[in-house]
Amino acid sequence: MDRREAKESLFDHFAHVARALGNAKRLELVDLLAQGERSVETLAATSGMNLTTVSANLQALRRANLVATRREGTRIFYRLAGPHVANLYLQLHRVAETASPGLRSAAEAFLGPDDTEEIGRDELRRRLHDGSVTLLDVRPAEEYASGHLPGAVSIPYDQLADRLDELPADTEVVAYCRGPYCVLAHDAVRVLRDRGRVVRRLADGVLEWEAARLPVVNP
Amino acid sequence: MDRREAKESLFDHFAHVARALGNAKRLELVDLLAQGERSVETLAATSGMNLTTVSANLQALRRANLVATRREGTRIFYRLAGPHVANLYLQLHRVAETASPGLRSAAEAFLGPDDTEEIGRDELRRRLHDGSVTLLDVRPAEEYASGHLPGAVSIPYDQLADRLDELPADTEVVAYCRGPYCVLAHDAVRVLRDRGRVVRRLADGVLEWEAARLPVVNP
DNA sequence: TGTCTTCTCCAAAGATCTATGGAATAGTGG
DNA sequence: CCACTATTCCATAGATCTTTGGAGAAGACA
Repeated sequence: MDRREAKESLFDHFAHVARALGNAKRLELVDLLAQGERSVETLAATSGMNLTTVSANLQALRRANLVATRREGTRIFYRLAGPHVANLYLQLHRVAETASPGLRSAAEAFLGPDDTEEIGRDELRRRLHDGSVTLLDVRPAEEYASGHLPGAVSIPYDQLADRLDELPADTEVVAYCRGPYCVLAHDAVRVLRDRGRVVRRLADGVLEWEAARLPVVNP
Repeated sequence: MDRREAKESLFDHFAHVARALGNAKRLELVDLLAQGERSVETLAATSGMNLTTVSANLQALRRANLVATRREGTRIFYRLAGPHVANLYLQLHRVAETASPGLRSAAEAFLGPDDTEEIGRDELRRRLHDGSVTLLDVRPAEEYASGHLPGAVSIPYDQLADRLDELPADTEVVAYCRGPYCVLAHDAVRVLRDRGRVVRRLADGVLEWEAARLPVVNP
């Protein structure tokens, strides 16, 4: 093997990793798995994809060693292979944010109008510290269980309307979910605002919070 | 457009960026561009690819906004669109290093036997500080010019054998090049060692050094 | 304007990827 | 061992990507 071929083969290893992330459905799976391990069926249900398609794409991720599996009886749980994979995924977001002009409008089409006020990490931490804010995690309960921000209470989005009374009426609420491209917090803010609450949306999800080296409960 | 479609279209934006990096030849181009801007012809010459192939792949990178161009007369210079692209590339390396079992052997096939002793950032900085080491940049002169480590002298690899006398014979030499997957420093260490010099190879290239927030000259 | 240089566009053949229905497999519990 | 569940494997048609030769375009310069 000459050097030219050897170089190509070396770069091919890097390319394979990138290519494994070069597909919208697989990225959607990575996005979900970044919140904790999931079975194939659960992934199909939450993502809305065909089961066989989910399985095929998980195989592709596994061939690239980006996910690992654990068997429990007849069910197989997938998870990200490590924190570096989540970091790569976040860095991909950052690049796309500056490189992809249509991203903003695609995000708006998915998340709804950009009418929910954001709050940043630092302000949130100050406000949490002096107790003037209630932090609300609107992801499904399992995701909360597998890691959440310190001080957050869990009310999954689909129960939010029924459990409003668990949120103190006189303090501001800050909602968060999987990250800046997750609908849940956007929707939650709209629901709460319509009920007259003072509410903002945290710009981060757990992943971004962790990447900023801030503490996470039960990771 | 329903939410499912909107979500797919959102994730497609991320996927397009990943896909642009999902090809060995394009990664090779990114690798070169990470060292400074280059014309299409130069890229073809240094990478050994067909000119048309280089152009086509540069177009692909440009469609994804990962590179930017500048025209100078009849020549067009390409460069990375920003530091976040280099960071993504580095993070891709990190993931591949743990996810790709064959990477190590592919690297060895390209770089030669793993017989050159490495030195880390921290030790190098100490040794530079007390002046007990000569730092040698063996990349082409233009790359040195567009950014190099503080205190480094430039002797491009292809001139090394003829310019040995520029290196003090009695101090240890530390050679570096584009990064851990670049041949130049590996080859340079072998050349110098064969001439009886005490020489090690810096594990980093300029990119990694910069990513660690260490100062770079003329960036 | 004509010619030279440098690069991009076009076309096409070959390779690879993608989604999905249906069959096969592995574990579980009667 | 049989039925059942969760997942993977297989086959395939359609889509997308890749490389490269040859033609075209844009600037430089006489």
